[in-house]
Amino acid sequence: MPKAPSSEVRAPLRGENASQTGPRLDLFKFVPFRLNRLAAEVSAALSSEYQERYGLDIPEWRVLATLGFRNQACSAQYIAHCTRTHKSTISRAVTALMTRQLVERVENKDDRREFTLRMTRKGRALYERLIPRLLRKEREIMLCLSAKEQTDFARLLGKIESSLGLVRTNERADEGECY
Amino acid sequence: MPKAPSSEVRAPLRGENASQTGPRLDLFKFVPFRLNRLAAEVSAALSSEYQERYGLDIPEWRVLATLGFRNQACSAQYIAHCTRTHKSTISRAVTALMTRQLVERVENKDDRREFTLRMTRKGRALYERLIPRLLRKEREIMLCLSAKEQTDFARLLGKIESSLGLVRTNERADEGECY
DNA sequence: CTATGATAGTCGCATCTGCAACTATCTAAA
DNA sequence: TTTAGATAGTTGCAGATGCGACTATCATAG
Repeated sequence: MPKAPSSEVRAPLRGENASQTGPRLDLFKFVPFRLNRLAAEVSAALSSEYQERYGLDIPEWRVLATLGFRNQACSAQYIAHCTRTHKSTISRAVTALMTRQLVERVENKDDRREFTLRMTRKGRALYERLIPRLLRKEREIMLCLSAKEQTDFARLLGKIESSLGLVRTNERADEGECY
Repeated sequence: MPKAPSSEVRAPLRGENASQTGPRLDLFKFVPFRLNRLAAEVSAALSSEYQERYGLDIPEWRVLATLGFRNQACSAQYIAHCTRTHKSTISRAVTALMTRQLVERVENKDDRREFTLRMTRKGRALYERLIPRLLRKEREIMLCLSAKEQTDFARLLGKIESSLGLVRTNERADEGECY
């Protein structure tokens, strides 16, 4: 039976409030809290790149990242699914990106409900400049781990993601399915 | 469900878009994105406990968790520091908790700017009921990892937290410093 | 063909939360 | 003592975002 890495009892119990009987929860050892805090901190560290420098917020960056990596046009709905972002958030991000002429869209003749999104040349240029900076930032953050620890960490993250149903189930990443 | 791209409709990708030369960034392998997504998913999984069942939001839960674990009265500022939550957010959470009579505060005679916060008996009762549920949820989520993997994961998280300055630097947890 | 239901995308609304200004209070230095 | 600066906490405001309603379109069953 795997032991949960939490709720160690080492808190001060001095004072009059000794009525505590049940299990304790140390926020600093509670994985959900730690993940929230860490994600927020890492995002803040990256925002200097995509936000301050290029005026992108997180949803906008996710749209560009999806279009850029797949190197292929796709719909807003697809981006929403892949990035687990609400479709209204993606819709607003796309609107903003179109206003800045970083992304363009064309009607899909086969299904006139949806639009096919593509980066413009200008968007592609911004993307190409941004990516190295973000990858460098990520490397800097992960530098506190050894190479083996980094792969271990990625593997453990993957296992948790899988068990929560967060990842695509197959490896046909060049096809449409993302999960 | 993204459809197979109909190549006749939109511009060819390999031909024109082959201008891609720089490094690619796979969002699904990008740690900052993965942390964000995972944290959001884990929070959503827990919210059924503290939100739906007890009507607490995350900041309120953090206030209770801090008061409950330390089992000792402390100021709002202290909670804000410890949980890395903005003081205005904590202020509103405390107001809500006082309205529900889950928390009370008394003036600090030594420093009349700050208030000393304490859980009420009612707040303590809610806390004691909530904690086991949250710990169980955490265990469920981490159950996809073996015991060793769980401790490894916690250790790696800790290393990243340390390098980002997210953890308290000493172990005088019974004193005021939390990081 | 028509009707029913599903899906893509947009938008209004409500909520949340960070920022910054503000009050009150404490500290320290002139 | 007086004054300037720092700190605890509150609140107005604005930006971000999830939810749900809405339109338009597609798919399928009858």
